[in-house]
Amino acid sequence: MVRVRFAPSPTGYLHIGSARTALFNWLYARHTGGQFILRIEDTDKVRSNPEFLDEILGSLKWLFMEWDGELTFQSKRFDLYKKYAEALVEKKLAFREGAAIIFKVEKERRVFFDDMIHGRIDFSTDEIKDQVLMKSDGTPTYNFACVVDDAQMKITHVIRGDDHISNTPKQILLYNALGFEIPQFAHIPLILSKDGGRLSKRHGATSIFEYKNMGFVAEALVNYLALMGWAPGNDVEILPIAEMIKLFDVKNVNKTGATFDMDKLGWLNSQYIKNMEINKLIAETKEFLKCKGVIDDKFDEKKWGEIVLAYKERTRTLEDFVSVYKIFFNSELEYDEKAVEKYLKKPNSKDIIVKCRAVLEKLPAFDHNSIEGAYRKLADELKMKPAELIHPTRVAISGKTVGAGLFEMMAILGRDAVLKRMEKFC
RNA sequence: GGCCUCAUCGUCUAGCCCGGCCUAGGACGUUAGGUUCUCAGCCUAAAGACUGGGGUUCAAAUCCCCAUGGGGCUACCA
Repeated sequence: MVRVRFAPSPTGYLHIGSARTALFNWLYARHTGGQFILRIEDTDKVRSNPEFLDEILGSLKWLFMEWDGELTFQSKRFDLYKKYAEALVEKKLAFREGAAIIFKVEKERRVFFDDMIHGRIDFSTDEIKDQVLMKSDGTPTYNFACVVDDAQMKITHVIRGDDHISNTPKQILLYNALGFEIPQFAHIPLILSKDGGRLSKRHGATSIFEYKNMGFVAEALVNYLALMGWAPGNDVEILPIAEMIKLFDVKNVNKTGATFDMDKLGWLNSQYIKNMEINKLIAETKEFLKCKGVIDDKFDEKKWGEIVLAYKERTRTLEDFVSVYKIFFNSELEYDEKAVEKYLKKPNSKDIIVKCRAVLEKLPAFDHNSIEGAYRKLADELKMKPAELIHPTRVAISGKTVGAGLFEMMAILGRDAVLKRMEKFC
């Protein structure tokens, strides 16, 4: 059975690159019916922090990556590493230097492995220095702990970033010395920042939760991440997770590093928002508004549902719903000065608003069609284009020149609010 | 520097393994037009790439070599 692992260090939040590595592991496990194991590499006691661990686990869950079994903490396995290190000393394959245990690398030999993505890669041991196994402070080094754990945890496939390619021969030497079976390796390309380097804080958001905060939906982010270095073929780009699992195979992952493109993520996000089942979208936006402190428990969910429906096609992120919310629920509107200048400060502006308002006041039914009919009729009577009435009204009731269809907005807002807002310009 | 690795539109990629169907396809973004009450959306169109040089072959984006460029590693970090 396939057993893969994701091994984060709780020394920082889960960033885009690691999330993508986790995703490929997870997809491969689900695709093959195998297991996805989490190992926490917290050997660095100083830099490790439980808060980071919570954030990493929370990010994984948010992105649907449920793991199998219990978490393994390296910090709880120091005895194990020590035992194996001492066994190597015993076998004269390692030696002590002070309090540290160092692995002796035999020179003039070749080490190779068949990477699932890159094919055969080989190295000369002349390039590899003797490796510290146990540091003088009694903690194991990364390469050593990694080998012991992957072997002990019966990991069959090591899927990790290709920055680990050069670590692989060192690890293979250790697998051999320890008599462990060597797993399959798959080194996936790194995600690069716009200037070609490693993705880092400096290049904007890298933490998964930052994306959540910016209003991206989990489905879109997972979809986008999967597309970084992998393509299902047939020009398919938008694919639900079930489909991804079905089609994913590490063997089809690219060798080339991919640059993170916020524009495309944004577009994917808009697609997911547009096509999301309406009740789910309402729930997601509600959750988002709550997180942002825009709403509390008393909140007109029915009205919000209508608003979401009216705006979902023109929304790119959940964040866009914040300003939409304010238009409909804040008693004090924020006006775009330029818009007011353009549509409500003309010589005939007041006259237009007064006339429109009068019509609206007398309208028997205040719904989309009735309002539209009334506006078109009035425009006709005034020998004006409907647009000449529509634009000023939109600014008067929403403060902006952009937004959903005017009649939709008015119907949602309701007669009282519409009349009250228009009164300001009479 | 040494070692490893990668190389198709600005970006993500399809094609490459198993050469011909590639006058290189799709998507994002950009630009133009259409639709509408605005914006967005949607529809249509346009511009836009095989890093360079050598081979191999009747034929190369696809195979080989070299160069160039990018990235990674070169820690008692992970």
